[in-house]
Amino acid sequence: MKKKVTIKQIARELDVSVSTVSKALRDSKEISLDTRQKVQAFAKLLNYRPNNIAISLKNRKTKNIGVIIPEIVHHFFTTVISGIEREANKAGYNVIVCLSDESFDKEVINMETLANGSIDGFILSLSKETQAKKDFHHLQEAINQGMPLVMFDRIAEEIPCDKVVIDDVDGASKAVKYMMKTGCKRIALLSTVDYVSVGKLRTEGYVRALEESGGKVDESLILKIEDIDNCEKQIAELFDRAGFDGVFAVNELFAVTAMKEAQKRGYKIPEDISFMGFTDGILSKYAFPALTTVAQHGPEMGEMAAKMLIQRLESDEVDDESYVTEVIRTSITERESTKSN
Amino acid sequence: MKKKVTIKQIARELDVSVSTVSKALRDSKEISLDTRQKVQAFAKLLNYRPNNIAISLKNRKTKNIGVIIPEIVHHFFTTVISGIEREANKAGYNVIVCLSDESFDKEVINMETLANGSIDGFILSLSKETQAKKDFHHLQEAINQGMPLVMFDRIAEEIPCDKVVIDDVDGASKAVKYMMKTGCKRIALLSTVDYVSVGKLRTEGYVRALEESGGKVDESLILKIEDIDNCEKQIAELFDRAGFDGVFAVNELFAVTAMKEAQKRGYKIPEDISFMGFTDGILSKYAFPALTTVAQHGPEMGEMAAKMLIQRLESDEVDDESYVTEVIRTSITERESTKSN
DNA sequence: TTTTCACACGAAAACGTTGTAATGACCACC
DNA sequence: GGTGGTCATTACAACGTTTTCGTGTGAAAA
Repeated sequence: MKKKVTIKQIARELDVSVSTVSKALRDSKEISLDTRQKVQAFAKLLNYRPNNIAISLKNRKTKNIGVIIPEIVHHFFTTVISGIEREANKAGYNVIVCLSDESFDKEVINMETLANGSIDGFILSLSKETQAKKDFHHLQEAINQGMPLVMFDRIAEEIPCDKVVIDDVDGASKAVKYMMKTGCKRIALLSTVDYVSVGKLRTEGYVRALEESGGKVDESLILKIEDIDNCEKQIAELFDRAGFDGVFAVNELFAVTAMKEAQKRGYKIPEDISFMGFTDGILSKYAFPALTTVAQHGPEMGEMAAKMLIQRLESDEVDDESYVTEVIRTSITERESTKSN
Repeated sequence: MKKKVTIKQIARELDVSVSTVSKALRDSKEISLDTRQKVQAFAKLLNYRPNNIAISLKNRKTKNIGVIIPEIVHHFFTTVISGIEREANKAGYNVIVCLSDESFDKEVINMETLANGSIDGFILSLSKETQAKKDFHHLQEAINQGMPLVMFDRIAEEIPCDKVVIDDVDGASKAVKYMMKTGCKRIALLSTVDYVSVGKLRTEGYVRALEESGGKVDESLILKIEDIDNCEKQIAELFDRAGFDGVFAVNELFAVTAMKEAQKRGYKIPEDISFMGFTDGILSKYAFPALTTVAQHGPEMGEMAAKMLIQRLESDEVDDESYVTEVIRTSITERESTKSN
């Protein structure tokens, strides 16, 4: 087990100074061509690789980006991460992923450990608990310390930083209108409790679509699901109590679960009931029938977030406070759970 | 934007030396109780946080673990990551995730960038390309440099390092036997091409189960799918050409796709045909009907891998070469796509 | 009074780099 | 024979810590 080779070793063996080696390796013309070649050859021979940590310490940059998400076992977030990764790697950055597990405390702890030198900037999506608590001091603190921050998807309006979101209201509204166009008259909504920002916004979109097309909102068709793991029961109850010919769900899980319930009850999809979900994930794609959804374009979102962060990191430190919020467009992925129009 | 506060600043303001501050902060009894309290109070006031990079450089430990996986948009890997995360955080480590995108080159590059000081050890699962190429020099090199390495799931037998796998052969064999017990007589196999190690092993399990129960393998019932994105067509062809009353797939995607095909053709599940998959992911859980699968216990795998790595990292550097391979047990998750027995 | 010792603290080196300023050698010019 | 100017190289400080090894002070022991 040969130990890592350092500049110092090369210097000693070649009988020159550390500075000479350092400069030779970076091809500084301060060093004679002769020495440069000699050093480089020797470095290559020893398989020298500069120590990232030392470099980080030296120029106070780590070339690491910290990403904090609530849950990795969640297809949408992984698509965002893969977008971040791609963009970050392109610019020579590594991605450090931390999970908040939807917990406020873990979110704070993760931020604190990362902020102390490990990374140059943050990309994050809020945990449910943080959204419910509305306590954002940790974000503000990071910003105060001059640590750039980009929020995505689950954001906090009140924090001054770059953001990238999708237009949830518009996406949901488009979806509901789409369903109406295919002939749906009574569309049920499967949403989450209101403190989940995206749930709230998508509900808003549902309401808006109905109102804009002259319909009115029937509260009995709206189901707000608290416990995502036990949504079956609540959904079954909705089937018991209300009649509808369309279901719009704010995520794919609810949509698929509802489809299963419908099939168990003998409904034909989409003839009897149409279904649409939000988030174009694997579930939607492989459900039976395949689910028509609002695609969120996670990878693009990740790329965008990474791009914004990196730009700020590399923009000569002039911290102009002109924060922007980018909106990623949604699109409808038509599949088999809705009627063709 | 207040800049990060350092020990040096505290020292200057309190008019003591850096050493004193450092010691006081770590509660060294070399320093008088009085000074200790004064320093600590002041540090707290300024919200001092030690700089991780400097500490890393000093003691040549980063407290970071590098994880390289082929694809993050793959449920199994994310469950493993969440297991790694949990275990790593418990021990005060951060997780740096890199994606190889199933590419050999990206795998090598990722390893190289991480190895130069960013992390203390690796956890990785091979990319398909690496498996096909059988070129493992980058792994060997990491090991030679004294960088501990734990491989999981897609491993290379010939590399001397700790490994954690599931018993694919046994899992597949158990699954097939389970199906036979529920009455299946002719079980088709949906597998991948052979260079994907797990596909090969699971195929082996399928064959073994058949042989052990006195049956013989009908090659026409075995489908090896190359292109995962276009599996529908190949699967449809299998339906055209062969008759069977059970389908065992080496992953959940193939299983679900096959179920859809069966339903389109009017077969009842599980009455006419039973289905089983491998990997207990969301697809299986929310498919209709819900898919009976072999659960791989990704989180446990991740925890195990992290535990092994951390143990090696913290075991006083005595590099005893006694590498172990841990086998995570599989279990069958019974759901609706198979008959009850 | 001198020696010894505990005590509280500080100076400096080290981790591996990079960049600035300094050094020395050599040559040319007046 | 100075003065100036290249040129190649090196010393050193710095990044923020930790840690080893002093060092000076005062009090107890001789």
